[in-house]
Amino acid sequence: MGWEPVRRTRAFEDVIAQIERRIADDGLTVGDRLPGERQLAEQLQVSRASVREAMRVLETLGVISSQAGRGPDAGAVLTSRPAGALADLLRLHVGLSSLSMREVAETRMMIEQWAVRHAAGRASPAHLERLREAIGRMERAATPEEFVLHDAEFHLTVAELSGNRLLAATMQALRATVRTYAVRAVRRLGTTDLLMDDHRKIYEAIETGDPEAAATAIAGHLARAYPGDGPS
Amino acid sequence: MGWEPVRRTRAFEDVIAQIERRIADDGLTVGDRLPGERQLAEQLQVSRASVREAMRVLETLGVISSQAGRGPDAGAVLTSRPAGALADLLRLHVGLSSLSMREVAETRMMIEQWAVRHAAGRASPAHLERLREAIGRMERAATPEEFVLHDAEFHLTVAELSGNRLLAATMQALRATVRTYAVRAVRRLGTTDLLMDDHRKIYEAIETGDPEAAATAIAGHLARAYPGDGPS
DNA sequence: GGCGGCGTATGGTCTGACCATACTGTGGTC
DNA sequence: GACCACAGTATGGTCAGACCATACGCCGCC
Repeated sequence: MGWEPVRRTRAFEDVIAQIERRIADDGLTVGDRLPGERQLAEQLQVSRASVREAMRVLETLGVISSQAGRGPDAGAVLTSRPAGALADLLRLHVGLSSLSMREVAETRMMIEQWAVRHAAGRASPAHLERLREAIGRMERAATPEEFVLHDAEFHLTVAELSGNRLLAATMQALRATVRTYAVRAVRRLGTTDLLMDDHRKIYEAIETGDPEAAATAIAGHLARAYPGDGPS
Repeated sequence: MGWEPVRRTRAFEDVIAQIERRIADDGLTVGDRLPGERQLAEQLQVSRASVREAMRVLETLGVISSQAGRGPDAGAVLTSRPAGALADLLRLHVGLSSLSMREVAETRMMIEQWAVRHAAGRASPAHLERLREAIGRMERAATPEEFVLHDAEFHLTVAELSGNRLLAATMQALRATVRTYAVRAVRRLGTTDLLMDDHRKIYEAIETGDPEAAATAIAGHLARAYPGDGPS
């Protein structure tokens, strides 16, 4: 018979489903605690090992964070860290060559352009201040590593400014993935003067609220920082 | 002292790191098998439980796929299923309200526009055939569920056509996340005539290689299918 | 009132066992 | 010789129970 062999649901999958159901039904949100592993195991009639495997999955996906010991912060607490999960995913798939740096860089270009367009004219004084600080730190950076760190801070602030957390998290993960390439690129350039000019242009376009100028500036910036498409 | 408490590396994290190292050093790629859980446990001097937790993480990230039994396909095999991982991530974070449907829909709009621009003029005859088939199936669909299924097939083909696997996988995950909303939207519309007109316009723009017409058509299409930004 | 130490709840790890699954090789049968 | 049934076995899936490490809460002493 041509049936797809229906894989029986594994115990830990059931645990995940039950926890998901509780989140929906009981209206649990970020900051709330889940029952302890032993208690969950008893409630769901599975072994603690299965509960732990489910916890690993949820932790990997960035929705819980575990802490040993006692007190309000101990145990499994619901969190929201999608960026870490995305970064792990990208790193592993790039390592496996099932994603190329070209695709990662391309995606980054797309998101950065979109984000800067939506950030233009929307920045609060506090956000503008953060952008200026990042620029200042870049100017004072002594090493390529340091420069790239603050460069990432600048671009991440722009992404947050766009008002889309999914894109901001994705940006963060993409940045982390290309980090070593970025350091190498900066080192190859020798000077960061041109990059700093780009940043100032981007900042001005955001402050004055000119989406197209911002998009053009960031496109030039990324092309300058990553000429060609990079290796792999 | 203001030290960050350095959390000691957990055993399963070490296992993941070692497996990652093997992938890099030994040049393992999709399709290759990993040693069995018992063997890995002995090699890395950890318990099988820790190895299994690492396996769960890798499976969650879409990098391995486990199968019991014997033979070439048994055991943990390296795979590449980023879409499933992304879909799980989105579903959980939306459930936790740490991501909103607005952000998901917005991201989808961005990717679809980018993809259709890059797909225009690049489609092989086989791809065009797939698009036509999807359109045909949509026309013959008897229920909203069926329509949405083939609609997703159409849009996913466009995403694959763009030549960026990361974006294609993300699209697939985004589609899966909004699926129930899509079904509801189609049901509310009553007729799918307007949506089908959109699809034909998009197809033509891709075939004739007109990126801007394609982008405009898809923007209108998504706005029509998801008026407003949807709930939540 | 402050402070030190013990109790304890929590995650982290290990061991060893057993079950379910699916191939592999063996031996018998026609 | 070809085919087929069945035992063997390697693999993941699950369980039970133990012990360790950590960090807070509580209690009693000073």
